[in-house]
Amino acid sequence: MATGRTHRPATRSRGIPEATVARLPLYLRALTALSERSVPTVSSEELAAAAGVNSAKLRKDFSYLGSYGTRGVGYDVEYLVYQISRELGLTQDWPVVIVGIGNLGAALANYGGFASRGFRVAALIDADPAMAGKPVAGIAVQHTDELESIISDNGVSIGVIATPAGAAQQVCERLVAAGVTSILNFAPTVLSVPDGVDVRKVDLSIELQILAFHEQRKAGEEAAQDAAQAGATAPAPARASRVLPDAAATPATAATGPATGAATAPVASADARDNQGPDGDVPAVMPA
Amino acid sequence: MATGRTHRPATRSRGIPEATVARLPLYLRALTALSERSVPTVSSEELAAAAGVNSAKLRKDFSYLGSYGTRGVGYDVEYLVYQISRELGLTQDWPVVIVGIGNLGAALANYGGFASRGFRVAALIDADPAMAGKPVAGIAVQHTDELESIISDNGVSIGVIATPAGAAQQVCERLVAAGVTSILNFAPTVLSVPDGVDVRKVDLSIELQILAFHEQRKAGEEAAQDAAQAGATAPAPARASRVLPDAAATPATAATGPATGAATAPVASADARDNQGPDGDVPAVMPA
DNA sequence: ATGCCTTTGTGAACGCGTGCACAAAGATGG
DNA sequence: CCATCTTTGTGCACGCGTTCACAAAGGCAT
Repeated sequence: MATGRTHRPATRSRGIPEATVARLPLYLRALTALSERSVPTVSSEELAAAAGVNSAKLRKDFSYLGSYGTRGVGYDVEYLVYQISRELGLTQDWPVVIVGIGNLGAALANYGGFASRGFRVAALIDADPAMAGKPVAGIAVQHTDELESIISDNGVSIGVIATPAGAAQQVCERLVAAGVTSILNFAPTVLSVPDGVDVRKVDLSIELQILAFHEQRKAGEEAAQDAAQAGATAPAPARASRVLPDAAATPATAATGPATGAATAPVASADARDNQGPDGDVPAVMPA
Repeated sequence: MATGRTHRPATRSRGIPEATVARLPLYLRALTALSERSVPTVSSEELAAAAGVNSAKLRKDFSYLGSYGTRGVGYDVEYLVYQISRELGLTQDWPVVIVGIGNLGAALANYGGFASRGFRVAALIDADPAMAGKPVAGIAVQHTDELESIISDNGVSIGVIATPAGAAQQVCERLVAAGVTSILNFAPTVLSVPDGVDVRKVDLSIELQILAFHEQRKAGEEAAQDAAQAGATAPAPARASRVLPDAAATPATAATGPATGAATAPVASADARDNQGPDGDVPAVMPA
């Protein structure tokens, strides 16, 4: 899952809880698959299994939309597909611009999921003049200078930012000023936007770090368990390879006085991070 | 944000709430930026602003890690960077494999954020024999046949799935069988995994659909407001361009009897979706 | 040394989301 | 037409996460 949720915190939009909204696309996907297999009806139990959620939760979610089921039978697949699509606004055609056509931007432009559900890539925009005119995914890349006119000419309200972190906030401001009110941000930065603008964030690095946390915890428990069992089975070495020297769990220098700022921190690969702008930028060059 | 959270629901891992864990990478990024600017200390207020969260929340988050602040002063940047890194398991080196080297997989392989924080791309794996040996991001792509040996030889515990939806579950099972216990899934499918395996999902399509929902709601409110103001200002046409005929809000055919399965559903671009497997698959070809 | 001022750490209240469990509703078979 | 069986829709309780508000803690100036 992406890490989004830079949302209006409380405001329950039109009575439908945010958590439910986030699951509707999941249901829609499962329903679409059923529809393609010409399945006429589906029970909450079956659909919940397909979507990977609890059936009670699914029924409650649907109850926010209305009473669309038939007791003793289940839900009509086609009808539900329509209702959810309408609720999500997918019966409209949403023009989308992608800003930053590096590796990721190009991949997004080619992503089938965009076009498949009412989303249409209206334009690809990049700051590099050398990119201008180049076709990516069948669409000619346009220069950032034309951003404002592209937005207003096409009535774009959804923008995707796939630029390096450093450029994201500026691009964001231009998008918002031009009329964009929803932004999907792939750059590893916190965007600040005025009220009324929705931002969702997808951050690969954060997802990996969360996984690493759980992985470490699992390794720790495993080790504790192994220790408790006094090596009945093979020692099962912790899976992570290079473990740091674990220099004094508490760097005394930094603990008390404000560190002079130099690299006293024993963080892994702190050096490798330095020569690349703040954090993991999206490289702008395509691979071989 | 990605849509993940296919997690152990309750189990508060080592006392640290899941929500807090998800924010730690955010704090870490902000702290790293401060560290590079040689800022010695930072208050919860400042850091919270940089991370885009409430300062009380930040303090409570940190309180789960321990008492690392100094009252009246704030937090020592270097020290906190180290503590969070350690808590997240980033003082270790995590070898990662990426399966599915299409557009997205290649973009991920080139993604700077991977290497920057203890994550090392150990191998790129693709099912297409024609890809085998080709260098992507400086690493030669290997064939799926070698998946198991790659995992065990490198002690890989984290896998990234960037395959088309159809192949994802199978790849997932092979990864898990080979010893992977954490998976970052970019394929638009619900993966089923045994207990003890963590899955996080990143789904671009879902993020867009959530944005579309809010966008539609905003447009609706705006329209209602305009109607209330009786067109004092310019009519401000709803931003979405092509609006469907809105055929009878209730497709009567499907409402009562189980539809015959054929396309009665007035869903936008239902046709465009058909010739591409269930939902938005990740195209396997690179762009021009 | 003493008092003031800043900032942390946390107790407590609140609200949202989840899951249980069951009554109501409707289909289905006799 | 009635009985039975399936499945929905939801009232209720519980737990997690968020936020407020404040007391304790420490630096700093005098």
